Amino acid sequence: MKGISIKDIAKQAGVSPTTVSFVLNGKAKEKRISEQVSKKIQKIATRLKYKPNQLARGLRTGKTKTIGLIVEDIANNFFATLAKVVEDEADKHGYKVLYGSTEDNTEKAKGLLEVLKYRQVDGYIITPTKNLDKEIELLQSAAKPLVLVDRYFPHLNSHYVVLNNYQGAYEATAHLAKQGYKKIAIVTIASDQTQMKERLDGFSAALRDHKIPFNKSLVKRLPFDLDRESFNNEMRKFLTSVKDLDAVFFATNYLGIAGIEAIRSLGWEIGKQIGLVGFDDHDLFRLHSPSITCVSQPIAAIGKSLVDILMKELNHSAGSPASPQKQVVLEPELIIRDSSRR
Amino acid sequence: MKGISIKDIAKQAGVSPTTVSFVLNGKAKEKRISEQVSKKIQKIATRLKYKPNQLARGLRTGKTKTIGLIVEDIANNFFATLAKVVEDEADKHGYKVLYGSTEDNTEKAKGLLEVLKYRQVDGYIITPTKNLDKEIELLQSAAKPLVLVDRYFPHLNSHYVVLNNYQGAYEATAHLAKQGYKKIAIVTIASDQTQMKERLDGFSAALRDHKIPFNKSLVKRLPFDLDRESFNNEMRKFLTSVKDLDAVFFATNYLGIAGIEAIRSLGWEIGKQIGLVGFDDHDLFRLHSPSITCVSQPIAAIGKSLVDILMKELNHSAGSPASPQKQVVLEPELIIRDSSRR
DNA sequence: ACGTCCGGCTAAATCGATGTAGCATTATTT
DNA sequence: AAATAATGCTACATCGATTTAGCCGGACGT
Repeated sequence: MKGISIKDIAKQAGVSPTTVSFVLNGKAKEKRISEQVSKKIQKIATRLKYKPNQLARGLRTGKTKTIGLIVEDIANNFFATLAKVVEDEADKHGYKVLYGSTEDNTEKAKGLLEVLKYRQVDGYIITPTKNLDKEIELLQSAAKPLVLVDRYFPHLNSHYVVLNNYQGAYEATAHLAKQGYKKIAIVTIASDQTQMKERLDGFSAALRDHKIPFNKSLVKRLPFDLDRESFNNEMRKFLTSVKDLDAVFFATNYLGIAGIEAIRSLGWEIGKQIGLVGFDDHDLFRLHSPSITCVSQPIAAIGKSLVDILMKELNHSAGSPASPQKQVVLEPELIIRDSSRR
Repeated sequence: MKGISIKDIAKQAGVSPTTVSFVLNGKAKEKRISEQVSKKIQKIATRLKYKPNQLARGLRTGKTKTIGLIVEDIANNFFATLAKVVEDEADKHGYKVLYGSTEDNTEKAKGLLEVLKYRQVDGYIITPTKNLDKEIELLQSAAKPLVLVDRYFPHLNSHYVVLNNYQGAYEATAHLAKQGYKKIAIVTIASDQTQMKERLDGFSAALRDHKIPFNKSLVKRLPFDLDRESFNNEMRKFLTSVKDLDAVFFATNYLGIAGIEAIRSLGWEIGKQIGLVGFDDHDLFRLHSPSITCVSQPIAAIGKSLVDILMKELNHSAGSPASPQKQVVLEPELIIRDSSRR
């Protein structure tokens, strides 16, 4: 059960391991190996179903054909779907994926990077947490291919693929305004990261453009790591504290879900007493009664773009003149449903 | 940026790499390395933040500290949540996880096993597809630690962790019967695998025990790989074809979701005109109006059990006398909600 | 006829960690 | 005092693939 090695092939073909290596790596021409020998080796390799030992190869070349995928929470629908796309796309290029969830916790994220580093992944797709910029820079200066996703660091010149969060939040809020809602709140995560900042900015810009007064009491920021119960309590406390509140924009999918729960436990009728828009599409939003309007992300496009960029980086990071960092911003789609229609 | 190697430590400590290796692997005593030297090496290792190169170690020892996780679909809530648990548990033992989705396609599964094999994962957690038994046996005879999950092969003596699917389906169906539903159908996946068979068996046993006639027209089996549209169409066709149908049991979470959609598109009132029970819990089931009764799986327990078994296997598969295969069957919980209450 | 070139291939070093076999040196036995 | 044992450490081969440097024999040039 030891697996076929290059030596076995060499022995059978009556040549040296070197020759076999050259042939199997497509360097036959370059290394002037005769057609005869070349074909013979190919044939034997296929017959024995030779698969190079990735560890040995990795040890020698420093390449493991593995990418590290760091998400916020693999159990979250958005990231799980993204992981699927990344898996599929990476597979097309012969790469496998090691994943890890940060729980939006910087220490956990650092730990993951540490582990992925000494596991020698070739490249990274990272959903960064707060203060992870130092580590990102370290990776960059070590010339490790890397793409950020979902959020980025404005002061850092890196590849990233994100949603136009500003636009998404703007459209969501503008839509609520156009529907005649007057007092619109936002529930978001207590985070200064770009995705949340932009969603907040989009929100307040839309209010401004629709001549709706904005003030801090309309903004609720909740910590990421609450359990369901606490989310529920906090939401209820907030929702009941805003006078004449008639609509809410939830800035992430899990906030939306918790929000729906909270609102219903208050006995408020969604879509009538209170308008509602969520973030990311979800079976629940589609099938809830009433159905929930949401800002939907093009997950497939995000995943493809991520892997594309990473592969390009991987395929010529060979001391080339630092290709320009790609900053991809994809457009959201506002899916209008009943929770926000008057 | 090359990373600290054992040689660097050796040089600094003025000893040989061998000694360093002994010390860092806790074999100082056994190999009679003096306290002095031992401590010195430890100190230097910590100072330099030495992390062993897993590739080199793996090449030498054959162990990669990586496990392969093969699921049906990482984007599915059940498997994504499972993946999270597995990630966390594996991490506690210093293992990382490589994942892959089969899409319930045997060829894809074989491909994944192939890749994981030559990536030399130390052990496998596998959601098997139809006809994957040959490959599983091959792995077993190669003494690769492996645990099946969600389903198993009855004729194969292997570790597995599954739900008591029979019980789950039985309780679900019995519950519907006790609520007074008379004509209960099941929608399941066209698969002969254990999980589906047992769900079907539990279903028909419950009907029998409640003196409800059972016949094939009450069973709809759909192929796994339909898209949403087709699921919807097929469901509608089926639901309208059964005369006097008053309740349906959906045997997987995605069937339940598609089923809810189909039923609503028919304009039927869930819980009134038609009773409904789903499989696996889901935000949608909890928050749907009416809320959806379901058979819930103890995902955390499943994941823990999987990793536990695998770790035990990994930690003394050293030529020991083939420990008995563990067959863990966990109990489901029927969460009764409004979709099935009369 | 002798040097040069080139086609065709291989020896050996290398990546980093492990582990067997064994070498000095000191301590103990008889 | 010679033989044996214990102590403390190291040389070297190994895992499998890659890659540099270079060997050997024949063709070619002058």
